[in-house]
Formats: sequence, C-alpha cells, structure tokens
Amino acid sequence: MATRGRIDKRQAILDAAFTVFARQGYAQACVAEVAAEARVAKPTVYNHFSEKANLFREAMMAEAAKAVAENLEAVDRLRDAGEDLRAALEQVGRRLIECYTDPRSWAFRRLLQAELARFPELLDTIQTRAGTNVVTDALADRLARLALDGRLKITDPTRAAEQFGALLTAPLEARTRMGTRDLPENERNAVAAAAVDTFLLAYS
Amino acid sequence: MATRGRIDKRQAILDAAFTVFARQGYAQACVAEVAAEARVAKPTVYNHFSEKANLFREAMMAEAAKAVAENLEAVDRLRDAGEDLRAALEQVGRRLIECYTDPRSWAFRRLLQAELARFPELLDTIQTRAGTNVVTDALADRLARLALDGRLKITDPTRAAEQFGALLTAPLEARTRMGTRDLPENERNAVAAAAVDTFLLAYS
Amino acid sequence: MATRGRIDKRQAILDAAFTVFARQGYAQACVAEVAAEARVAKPTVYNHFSEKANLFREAMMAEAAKAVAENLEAVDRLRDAGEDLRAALEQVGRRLIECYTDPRSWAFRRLLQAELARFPELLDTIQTRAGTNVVTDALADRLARLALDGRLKITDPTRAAEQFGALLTAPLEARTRMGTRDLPENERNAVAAAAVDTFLLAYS
Amino acid sequence: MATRGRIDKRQAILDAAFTVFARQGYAQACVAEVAAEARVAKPTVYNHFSEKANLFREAMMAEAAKAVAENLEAVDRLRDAGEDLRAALEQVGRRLIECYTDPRSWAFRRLLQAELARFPELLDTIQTRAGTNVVTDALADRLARLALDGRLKITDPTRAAEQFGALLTAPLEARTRMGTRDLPENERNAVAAAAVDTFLLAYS
DNA sequence: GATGAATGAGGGTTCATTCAT
DNA sequence: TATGAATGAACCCTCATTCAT
Repeated sequence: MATRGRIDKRQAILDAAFTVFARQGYAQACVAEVAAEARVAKPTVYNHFSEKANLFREAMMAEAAKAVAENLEAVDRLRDAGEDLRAALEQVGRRLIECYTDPRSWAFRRLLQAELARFPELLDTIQTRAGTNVVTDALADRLARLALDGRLKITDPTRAAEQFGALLTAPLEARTRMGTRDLPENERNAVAAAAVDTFLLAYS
Repeated sequence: MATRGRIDKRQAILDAAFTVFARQGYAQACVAEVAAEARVAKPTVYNHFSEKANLFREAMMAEAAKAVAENLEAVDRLRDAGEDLRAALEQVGRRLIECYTDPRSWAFRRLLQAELARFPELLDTIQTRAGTNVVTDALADRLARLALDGRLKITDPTRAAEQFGALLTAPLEARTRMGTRDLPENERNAVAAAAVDTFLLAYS
Repeated sequence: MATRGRIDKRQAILDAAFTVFARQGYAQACVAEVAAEARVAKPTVYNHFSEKANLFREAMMAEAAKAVAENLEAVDRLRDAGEDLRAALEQVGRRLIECYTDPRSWAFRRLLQAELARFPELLDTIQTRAGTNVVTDALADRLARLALDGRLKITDPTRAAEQFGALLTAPLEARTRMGTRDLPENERNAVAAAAVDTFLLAYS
Repeated sequence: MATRGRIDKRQAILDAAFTVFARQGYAQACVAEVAAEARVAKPTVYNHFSEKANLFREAMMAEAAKAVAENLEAVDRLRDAGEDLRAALEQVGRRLIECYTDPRSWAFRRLLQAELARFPELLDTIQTRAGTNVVTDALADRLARLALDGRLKITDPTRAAEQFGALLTAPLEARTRMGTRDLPENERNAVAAAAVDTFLLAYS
C-alpha cells in the first residue's frame, strides 16, 4: 500500500542512523552516510527528519525504547521467582548483563553520555523525573515484594536495586574495555554470580 | 627564561584543550577555539602538537595522570586504617566519590568513552594491561592486606575491589543525571555509607 | 464545472507566483512556497507550468498586461481633454502616478529589471519593438493630437511624451525610497503638478 | 610588505564580487564563482567577509562610493559655468549620462532595486536621510547659485534639480532597453540636449 | 488531474592544516 | 618560535524536478 513504503523507509533511515551514529559518533557521522546505509537519497532523510539533530534524537529514542523494554522484561522475571531465589536473581542478572553488553547498548550509552549536553531530553528515555533509572525502579518494585514476602531483608528497596544494578554492571566496564570487546559467556556468568553472591550476603 | 615561556605555553594549550574538548566533544571542538582559550595563535598549537588528534591525546593523558594520582592517593589512605575499619572505608569512599564526581572527571570519562574507538591507546591511562582498572588494582592490594590481617573475609581481592568500586560509583550515574548536575555533600556521603554498609555486610 | 476549477487553479497559481516572486525575488522564491500560497500541491504547479522559469514568465506577463492596460486607460483620458488642458494633464499625471506607485507595479519593475538578462522576452510586455515604451507611445499619440489642435507647441511628440513621463515618474524613485514606502496623496499630487507645470512652461 | 598582499586580495575579492553579482544577481551568484574570479580560495572570501550577505553589502558600498563620487564631480563642473549656460548644462548632462549608462552603474541600480528589501541599509549609499538623492542635492545647490546670480528662474532648487535629473535619465531606460544595450554617443548627446532644452524653456 | 514521496545537483559555511614571514 | 593569511576537503541543508499512486 501507499504509505507502507514510506513507513519502511522511515524505519530504514532510523536503523541506519543509529548504526552510523554508533560507529562514528554524532558529529563525525555524516547524513550522506546514513542515507547510503539506508539506501535512500540524502534529501529523503531530510524529508523525514528535517535535520541531523532530529534524526539523532529519534534514532536514540527508538533505540532507548527497545533497550528499556528488554531490560524491563528481564526484571519482570523476578515476579514469579520460584523456590530458589539465588537462581532467580542469577537468571535476571545474566539477562540484564546480556542486555547491557549488547554492542548497541554500549553504543547507546556512549552516545547518550557524549551528547547529553546537546540533547538533554534524551536522558528522559532512561531516567524518571525523580532522577532514578527506570530499570532500577522496576527492580526496586520486585525487590520490595520479595522483602514483603520475607525472602529478603531490605529496608530501602531503591537502594538495594541501585546496588544490585551496580554490582552487575559496573564490573563490566573494565572487563569489556569499556565495551570495546566481547565477554565470553562464562565470564559474564561469573560476574552475575559474584553480584548475586554479594547481594545475598548483604540482603538475606 | 625563554624555555620557561615555551613550557608554560605548552601547558596553557593542554589546559585549554581539555577545557574545550570537555565542553564540546572531540569532533565539535575546533582548534581555533583551543587556541583562543589558550591565548595563542592557531599555528602555535600545531607547532606543539602537530595535529588535532595529538592534542587530544596529550590533553587526555595529562588529565588522566592527574585523576589517577588523586584516586590512588585516596585509596592509599587505607594503608593505615585505624581501629575503626568502617570509618576508614567510608573516608576512602567519600574521597573517591569526590574525585569521581569532579566535573573534569566526568568530562574525561565521557570523552574517553566517546572517542575510544578512535583513540584506543587512551584506555591504557586508566586500565592495566591485565584489563583491570589501575585504581581497582590498588584497592585490591589494600583489601588483600586487610584480609590477611583478618579484618575482612575476602577470598578474591580483585573481585572485592571491583565491587567496592561498583557500589561507590555506579549509583552516582543516575543521581547526577550522568554527571550533568552536582550532588550535595550529604547525598554523596549517603552513597558512600550505603556502599560501605553493603560491602561490610558481605565481606566482614 | 470541472474546467472551471482547473482555470481557477491556474489563476490561483499565477497570482500566488507573482506574490511570492515579488516578495522574495526570482531566485530566492521557491516553488514550494508558491504552491503553498496557492493552496496547491507542488506537482500541480509543474503540471500547469512545467518549470519555474515558465511560471515566472507567465506570472510576469499577466501582471504586465494588467499594468499596461491601466496605464493606457489613464493616458486615454487625454482623448477628450476639455477646456482646461492643465487640469486634464494633471488628472492623467495623477492617475499615472497612482499606477506607477502601486506596490505590485514597483515589484513588477523590480523583477523585470533584476531578471532581464535571464528573461529578455519580458521586455516586450512593456516596450515596443521600436524601443519605446508602449505607454509613452500612446501618450505621444495624444500629445500629437493636442499639438495638431494647436493647444501645445510640440515638434517631436515622442520626445515630449518621454519627458512628460520622466517628469512624472523619476521624482518618485527618491521620494518613495525606491518603492519601499508609500507616498501620501498630497505629495503625489505635488509631483504631478510640478511635472505638468514644467511641461507646460516648456511646451505651451 | 606583509599587509599589502592582504589588502590586494581583499580588493580583488570586492571587485570580483561586484562583477559576479552584477552578472548573476545576488541569489544566483555563488561564492565559489566570486572566489574563482578573484583567483582566491573560497574560505579566503569568508575570512575577509564572513558571509555572502556581507560580501554583497561591502561590494555594493564600494561601488556606490565610486559612482557617487563620479556623479558629484560631474555636477561640480557647474560651479564655474562660463558665459554659455546652455553649454555648461549640456556638458554636465552628458557627463551624468555617461556615468548613468555605465554598465556597472546599471548593474548597481539593478542590484540595489532587487535586493533593497534584504539590504535596506544600502539605500543610504545614494540617498540622504532626508529622502533625496545625494547627487540631486548637490545639483540643487549649484542651481540655487545660478538662480541667485539671476541666470535661472528657479524658486525651488530641489524640484528643479529633481526634474533636470529626471529629464536626463528617465529617457535612457527605454532607449537602452533597461540598460541591456549601449547607446551610441550621438543618441546620448541628443538626450542631454533635449533635457537641457526643456529645462531651459521652463527655467530661464 | 492532483498529490505524497523521492531524488540529483548544488551552494553556503566550517575547519584542520599549511605557507610565508 | 610565533603568527596572519590562505586553502582543500567536507558537510549540512535546500530546491527544482520527477515518480508512482
């Protein structure tokens, strides 16, 4: 149908844009390259997004939406943690690490960090107005339920979630050389296990 | 003396360079602006650093050296932890947080992350060949001594150091809106206290 | 009926075109803006006029036709000049000045002058093949009749017409700041009176 | 000397700019062509004039200064009109026509008219704050002196000057096809003679 | 016939870098 | 060594024009 081509093209441009921005950075990326990657003429990019900054914004927002959804889905698995709490936490940890170490995810955070001054709105894609991360927030909810059920000794769920996230992700920075190299699965699992270990020592 | 002026100029350019790169990012920063900030003519910048990439490298390395030194000095305070281990850890934690939340420090990490693909050498400024952070390494050393002294129950000092660092710094990301706003001292102290709390629950 | 809509649309485009060209100049005007002004899609403009240059030509020619007709009508009033020749000349003068100072008239002359090199044909809209202005020509005819009737002492009617026109219009250039501001009626009348004065001193 | 090259280049750019603008019009002219005409790289143009609009302004102002100076010099010849007033007026008329019909002069007026809306300041180059032409003003001064000396019957010198100018220049519009073709000397002289003729009939 | 979408070509402007002094 | 001036290479964006429906 008529509009289908347009929608496809818009999506193709967004995808291409994120790819190129991820590869080159915002300033170094040139719209021509995005257009080429999307198999589209340069003005078509402008017809859809009117300027480079906008293209960046929208590409970043789309990526953020995808990433956040994946993260939330992972966290949601804590909802029906079975008998084995450690196993459940480890599973969530592994999944979160998987999300976090995805190359697109590194790229997203890198770009966000790099261009935050120029695009402050982008922060809203991952951070609530209250100043906490949306994923951490969801995690805090789940941890609170587990505390209510007497399975964890937590008084400040937000803080616990914050720290769980910290233990999971912060060690990845150095181990992946800031996202520039992949981590073998066993090492990823080790990080998850270590995080859960320490978390449970402190909170159970 | 004449040489002194030269050295001063070189230093002025390096300082200006970091300032400008921090403000604009590598690609968006232009050499003319660095020169202006350093009160120097553009070719003078080239006389000293031959090209923009070099200028960036050297400015980043100088900044990294300063930052790492400060961090190491903070960690070193654990060397003669007195009776009160919690207090000592908290003091180190606070100092590390202070270093970490310094605007120049955020800027450094932002630039490093953003330009890592183009300047992989820069990673060596903060990371050992073994793939661990130099500060984490030093911290691991200190924690190992405390374990040897029976004051902490640590089997893997590197992992413990990694996690101590994680608990200290990761929560700052959200709270400072990725470094875009300052944290009041009491909140910084709360983060340090929470980190030490959890750390001691797990490791003592 | 269907055809009528088409004609109306064509006319709407022509009007819009002149308006936009007058406002922006030929090169700075963009077809999209003309289409917008005419409440029509861009390709519709091309369906009717095939290219920008054509659109300009036709818009200018339509405008010229209107303007010349008005001017000729003004001149024609000399046909039955009553007793008072001065009054008749002044009336014609005032009317010609009115035509001349109409904003669309200024715009037309401005565009014509500006784009003459690119559209030399346009000159034919106001100038005879002999190289004289069509309005001047008509005026010369009328002056010749008056001379024949012994009411004016004219040997070269073309020259007289040329000078009458000159005395009427040239002073308007400075007074209207080249057409960028309106002239109050009394000042317009003063110019007409002065022109007729001098004309009659010389030619009667 | 050092600055000489710079000055020469600036001048070369200004000259080239006027040439190109005159040939193409403001919008159609491209900076690259100006640069080429001036045998200079494009950025050099920007180093000197920072943007196209500025380049235009300065080129126009330089041209206006030259043109006005020439015109004033012509008018000044009336200062010591000898016995033969008609001859003196004709000489001035011829010289003014020469200035007026210079191709650069046509181009200047064409550009001024075309871009007046975008560059209103340019009007000040030829028009006084009082709204009269600077050349007409100077001419009015000279005519006033001749009137004082009893050689002309003028009550309003400004009006007389305006009309003298009108009689001289307005007929040239049609005769040169709006400046698109040269006028042979005898025809130019005929216009001057006709203007002076009529002027003297009216004012002496 | 009218339109939404797409494109090729081109122009203004910036910037890293190099001369020449 | 330090600098004023100059430049080649890009890049963002616009626009006349054409498809496809």
